[in-house]
Amino acid sequence: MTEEVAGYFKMLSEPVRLHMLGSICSEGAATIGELTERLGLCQSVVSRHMKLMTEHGVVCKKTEGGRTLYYFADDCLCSICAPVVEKIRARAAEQSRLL
Amino acid sequence: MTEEVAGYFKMLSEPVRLHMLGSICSEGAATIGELTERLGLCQSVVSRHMKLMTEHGVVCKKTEGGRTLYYFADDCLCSICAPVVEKIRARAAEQSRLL
DNA sequence: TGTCTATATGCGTATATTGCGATATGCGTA
DNA sequence: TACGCATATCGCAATATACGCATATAGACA
Repeated sequence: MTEEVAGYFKMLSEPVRLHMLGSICSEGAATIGELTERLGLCQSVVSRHMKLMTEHGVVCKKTEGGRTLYYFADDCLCSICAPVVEKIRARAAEQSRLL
Repeated sequence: MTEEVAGYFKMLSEPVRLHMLGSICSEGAATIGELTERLGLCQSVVSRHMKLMTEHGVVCKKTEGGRTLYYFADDCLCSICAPVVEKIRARAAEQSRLL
């Protein structure tokens, strides 16, 4: 089980992937092409990242009418990220308080 | 902020580190030497991993009487890991149901 | 069926990380 | 101060992963 948990966290450990998740979470589902534009990355890179995240179930893809849309698909992800953000903020505040 | 969040997840993305966390969480605080024995790793490796986790604030170290003890120091970590474990279990169950 | 567009994959390179052994550093104690 | 133990750091080889380019594949439509 430890391997799987570590794998899930590893999937979340890349800033680019977090940007992709944030994008489809806030701006809505998108195709590979749209994400490529939004993030200014190579298409192959986007495709590979989305594949990895699909395998982990944080996004899902649905093809309809020639467009393959990637959806945000992990509601619990917010409850995972929120405390992390909170913790980082708290530590940053603590750091600046000490200086 | 994305960088920091990704860094936090990267810190959690190594099975060995999760084992270390699990060890001091369930068996209590430990020294580098004790963790080295518990995990069957090289002392230098354990030291480096614990340093990284200390920097991220998930553990803290306290030296007293010649022993440097590492404590579990991130209560919110449980609320982060729990949904991940839950999700992986659910997906595994779903997988086996489909077969 | 053939073509066009969108997505996926193979490959090579650059970079980061892990684990180990050796060594340096820090801290009690004789 | 000198010694011994515990921890931290350095250097190296092996491995993993990201990126971009080129190419293969899949699906819609004429």
